[in-house]
Amino acid sequence: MEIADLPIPPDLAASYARRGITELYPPQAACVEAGLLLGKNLLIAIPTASGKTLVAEMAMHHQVERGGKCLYIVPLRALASEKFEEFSGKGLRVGIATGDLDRRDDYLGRNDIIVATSEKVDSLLRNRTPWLAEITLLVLDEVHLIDDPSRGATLEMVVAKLRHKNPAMQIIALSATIGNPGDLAGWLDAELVESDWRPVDLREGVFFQNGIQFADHNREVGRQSKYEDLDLVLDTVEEGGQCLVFVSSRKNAEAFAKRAASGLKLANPTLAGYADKIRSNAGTDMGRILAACVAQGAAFHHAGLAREERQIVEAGFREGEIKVIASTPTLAAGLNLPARRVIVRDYLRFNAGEGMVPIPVREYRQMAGRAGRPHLDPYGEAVLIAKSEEMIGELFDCYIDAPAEDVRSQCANEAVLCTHILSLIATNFARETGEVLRFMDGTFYAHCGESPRALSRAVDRVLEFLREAEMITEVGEWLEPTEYGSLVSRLYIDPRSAEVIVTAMTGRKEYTDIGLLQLLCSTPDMLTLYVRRNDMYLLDRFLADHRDELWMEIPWDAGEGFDRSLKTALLLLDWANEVGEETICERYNVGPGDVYGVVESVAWLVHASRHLARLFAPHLAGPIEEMELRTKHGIKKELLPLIRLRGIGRVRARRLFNNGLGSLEALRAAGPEKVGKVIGQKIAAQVFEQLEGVRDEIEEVGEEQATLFRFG
DNA sequence: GTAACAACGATATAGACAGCATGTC
DNA sequence: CTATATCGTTGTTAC
Repeated sequence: MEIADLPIPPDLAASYARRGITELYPPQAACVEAGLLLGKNLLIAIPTASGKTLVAEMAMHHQVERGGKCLYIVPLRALASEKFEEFSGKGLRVGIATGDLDRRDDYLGRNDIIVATSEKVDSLLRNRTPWLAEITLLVLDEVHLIDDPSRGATLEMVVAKLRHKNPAMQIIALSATIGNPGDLAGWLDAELVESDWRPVDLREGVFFQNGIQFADHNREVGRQSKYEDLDLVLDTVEEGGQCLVFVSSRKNAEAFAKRAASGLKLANPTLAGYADKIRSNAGTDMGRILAACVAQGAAFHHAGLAREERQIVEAGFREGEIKVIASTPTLAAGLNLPARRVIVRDYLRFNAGEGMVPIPVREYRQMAGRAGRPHLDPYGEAVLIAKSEEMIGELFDCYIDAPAEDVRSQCANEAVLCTHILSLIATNFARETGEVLRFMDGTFYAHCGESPRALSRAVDRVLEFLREAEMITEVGEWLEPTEYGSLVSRLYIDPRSAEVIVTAMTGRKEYTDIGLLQLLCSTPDMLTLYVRRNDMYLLDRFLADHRDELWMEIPWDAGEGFDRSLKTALLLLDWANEVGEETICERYNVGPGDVYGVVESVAWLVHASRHLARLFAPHLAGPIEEMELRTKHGIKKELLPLIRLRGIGRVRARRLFNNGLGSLEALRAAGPEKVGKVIGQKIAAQVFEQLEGVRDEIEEVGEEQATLFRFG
């Protein structure tokens, strides 16, 4: 099928032509035949890299040409910015809405295409964003994630809410290969387009001893080291390709990268450049190891990396300079980063409570699908490693030839249902129990006919919890949100978290930093760190001296959960006391990426608890607000006045303070020149410009107060 | 007596969304 | 309870 013959805007066709795309891939053509450009709903279950994005893009341009508006939902922030870049500059107004970066919400509605994470859309719905009612095309990327135990229900509820609002809206769902695409398609009233066609040939095989067995042929792999996995990498690199190696833990990723580095022993100025950049930014051990590996053409990739380190590794691999990345599943689901050979080395992964469990087939597919770069590699290879002869057949059966798992709704899970039911009531999607249940009829859960009684029992229990917590009230048969309930819904925190926080705040405890932090770290919304045996000493020592500073009673059977919350809280306390990043990473055995992760996570919860404090414990609002700024910036109390200035972060604020310039008055008294000596003339000038403004503000406030006083 | 190394046992284990209002060195 | 790689300790050998 020729692109020129399609009813899409000429500008778009021209931009494809410039990129050398003149004809559709077979699965793309199948989408058009199934009614893509006729407004039909589609579920497109085709492999990664076979052109799903292009399909969605054509439909979006087609809709906008007819005056429509499109919402493109993705599961990850990184994916949101990737898609945003991709859709921008093709004639349409594109907006992006994620937690980090968003255009003003009302302004967002002026775009033709809005890219957002599912949680952000949920939050926009809760805040009654008007333009959501104007959506005529909804694109769901990676829709199979509806199966995710913790986040899947959000996507499901968002889809149900949007369909409820805009019944005529077209839906295009993009999915990996799944076991029951028919069920999903049925739910969405969509035509199913299924295919396993790929632009690059994919060969899947199992390595054993000295060769890879594929379905129809074998391939020798020269043995040159005592490590099988390393030989597999060297084999591809010698041939001019790159490798992605998926392993089960961060340690494994780092260890493999080290091994690969000493096996490759590459060296060139570009690699040295990457290495220098990493080394100059990172003070941590991990960063130094990464730099050393990158210098020799290998790298590792996991969530402990700082953002910049990730970017360098990804860019270096895309440029073809870095030959191998050893990665945890970070790279499997996220970015588009293909390589000629993908090695799935660890197909068992540690799972809390279960020990080592085999990864799902779908995840294997996702990793294997990264093999083969379109237009660059002659073919792609996905390789599993067998430890014994018997394993060869087993791996073929369990992964290569195995059908993908079914996706199942996660809606009946009480823990996640809690937050969604509250939001239904808070936003008037449902005003009585019957309406809640009727709304749930529109979910994937109900469509699959999974036990309706289990769902209604779960709903009852959730409603009871919400009533008891006084987040909703029941007047006759009517359900209404209380001020508390609607606040919790808008703050976008789990009602169970809110209960934990409010209960502790109203317990008349004296404010302590660690009390607040540990409390927040024990809520289900908080991302907490693993506790190793080594950490226990640190925790015990803290408890010995500061036990009474905690707000929470230490449960007599304090288990892993408590330890994790305390460890995370201690890290955050260090952070807010300006302990250096390197010290923190060493002390808690984490990477810089983890530090930013927990800081971001807690900053959000501190913000939420400040709002809760205003409602339930006003005397705590002040100290919590201070803590909000301190966690956000990583500063001690004494820098609070300075941090409010634009252009002043934790480093400059500390410099000023140490030079005796700890307050706005001190800055004013010192004058621009003296301040300039500490933080540079240019920034100093900026600061003084603001100081004028601040003075005006203070005077204004003063007048207002004076006025009030007069009337009082 | 000491260095190098094998054998063994203890140890530890992936990822990541949201609020809000603007800007680090 | 499940698996695997790493790392520290102890035990062994070679000079």
